[in-house]
Amino acid sequence: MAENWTDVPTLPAAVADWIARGIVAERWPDGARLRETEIAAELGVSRGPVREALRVLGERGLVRLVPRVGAVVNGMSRDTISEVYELRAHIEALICRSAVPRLTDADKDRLRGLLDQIIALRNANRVDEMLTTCWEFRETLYRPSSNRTALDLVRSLRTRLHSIPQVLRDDPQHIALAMTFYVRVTQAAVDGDTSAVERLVSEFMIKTGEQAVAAFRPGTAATTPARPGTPAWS
Amino acid sequence: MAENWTDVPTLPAAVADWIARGIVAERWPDGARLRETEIAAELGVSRGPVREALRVLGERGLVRLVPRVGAVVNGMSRDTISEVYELRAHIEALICRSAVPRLTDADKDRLRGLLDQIIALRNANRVDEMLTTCWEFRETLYRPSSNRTALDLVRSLRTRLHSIPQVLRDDPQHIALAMTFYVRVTQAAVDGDTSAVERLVSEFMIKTGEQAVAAFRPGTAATTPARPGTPAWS
DNA sequence: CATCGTCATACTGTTGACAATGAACGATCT
DNA sequence: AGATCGTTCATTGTCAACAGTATGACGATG
Repeated sequence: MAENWTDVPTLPAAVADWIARGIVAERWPDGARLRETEIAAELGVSRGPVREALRVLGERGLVRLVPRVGAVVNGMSRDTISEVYELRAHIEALICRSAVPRLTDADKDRLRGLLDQIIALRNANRVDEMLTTCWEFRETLYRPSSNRTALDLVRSLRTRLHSIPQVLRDDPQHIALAMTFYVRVTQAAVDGDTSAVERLVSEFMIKTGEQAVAAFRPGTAATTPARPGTPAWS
Repeated sequence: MAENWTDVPTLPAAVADWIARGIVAERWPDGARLRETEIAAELGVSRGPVREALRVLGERGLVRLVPRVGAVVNGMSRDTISEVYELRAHIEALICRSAVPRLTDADKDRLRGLLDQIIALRNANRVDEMLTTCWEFRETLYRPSSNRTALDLVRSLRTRLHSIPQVLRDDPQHIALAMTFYVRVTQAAVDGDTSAVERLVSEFMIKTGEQAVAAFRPGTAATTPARPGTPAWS
């Protein structure tokens, strides 16, 4: 090893993350072969961790593993983006169905606080911190759900396209949509209005998907290097 | 290598399959540690493929990967079963929404033919072949869907609990439910009644989940060795 | 008798090397 | 000239070995 991977929990996970970032940043074009040797050399690790990372990414759908050939990039397309957001609309609404009735008063206070933070950070134009807070909000809202399987699934789906959010990051139209969403969903959650939360979440996901598809250029995706700490939308 | 893994495409996939079967067959209890060395020795392979297999199973949710400790079995519980079926109810209904309108006349003929086969095999008490045909029916119904991501997801979820279907295999109550479902869904699909198909699929999944939960004994799951060719319900 | 520290052991994390297979290229034949 | 075949190289598949860490037992100590 020769880089700064010392503080990361496990090496294969770090490698998987690195490759995933590269894919969503369009470092490799769609259909490109990911050669284990190259990646291993570039990261200063051996091929073992790289292979394991590729298996994980294959299972997650970011690459396609062809026997005796290796991993080829499963590029993002408008269809894929649309599909993933459609899925998330349904699954996250499902999560809310069991989560909202279980929200404690403390949870609700926390949601209100996070909303205030989001608004403040938005007004201060501190986008990155706002994104982090948004995700925290979402996690807080979903956490009480009884369906842990669904929660894991959403997290997995989210990693699958956290480049798209980068595109949306500076889209004022999306920010407006998001702000409205967070305000309304907080109100609905605090009121314990489960079906309203479901509807809001679903609609937000659908519309976000549409915006993402519209903003997507199949070859001019994220020019941002996507630094390790940079959070993502949605 | 010393066994009969010569016919399988790739070694890690075969190992993953072997371990998955072991887990669903309760070869290892919930929370048990899967030692790479043991498995490697038992299968006559090295630790490399075993590690890769465990990463895949970790991503799929069958095991939990603890850094510096290894893989521990993520046992099936009533909650998990219920969760997975609830998810499938929603996702498979979503698939139908885009699949049914795209069914060609050839597809519909094929569905009718498969239904006839299912009924015939059921009357002949050839359960295993019937299960295969049922899954073929489902695949045919879903295939036209535009949402490939969702299709992959369902396949992944399905592998996650293909022990449970074994429990349902000889449950006359479930067979009755299934027969009714396949008859009705065929009719609805042929008629192009999308919402009816959605509703039927969703209900079938929910009820199947309930039956699976009821039939589940957390420690006396599948006594069947689950041979490679054996298909599964749902 | 319970609890804590120490040590041996077993297991995982990672690496480099070897074997086998697929892809690319050039030579040869029609 | 075009197509086919054989050769060479690159890349994946697999393995055995080494290094580092958690685990469990054993004994010392309060």
